[in-house]
Amino acid sequence: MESKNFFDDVYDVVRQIPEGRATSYGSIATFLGTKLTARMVGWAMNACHGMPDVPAHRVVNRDGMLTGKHFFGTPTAMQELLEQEGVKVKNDKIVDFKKVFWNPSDELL
DNA sequence: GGGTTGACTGTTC
DNA sequence: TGAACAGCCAACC
Repeated sequence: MESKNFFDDVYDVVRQIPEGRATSYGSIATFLGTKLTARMVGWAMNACHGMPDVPAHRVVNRDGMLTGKHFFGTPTAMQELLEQEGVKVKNDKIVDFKKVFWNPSDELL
């Protein structure tokens, strides 16, 4: 892992998220070792624009709610992307988030 | 180098 | 049950 900084590390983890799956900021932060930096993960995602390899739409908050959908340019882009991958979204929230939840510590560990 | 911000999380009122 | 407050770390100005 050439994790130069936190951003690069976050991108690397998000990039490992399989299609049709989603994870939470806290999980990524915890995997990185600093579970208290969940907000930083969101910040990293804010800078992920221009990185097609970073599926930010697969990263949601602990409730599975698309908190960052507003940052996708269109408030429905995030939901559409998830639905295209087979993830059902209802009221800006991922349906059966527990099923589609992808734990980095469980796959990358 | 110091202060502010942030797509969060957990606890408390 | 629902909403509000505090905490933490790292990047940006």
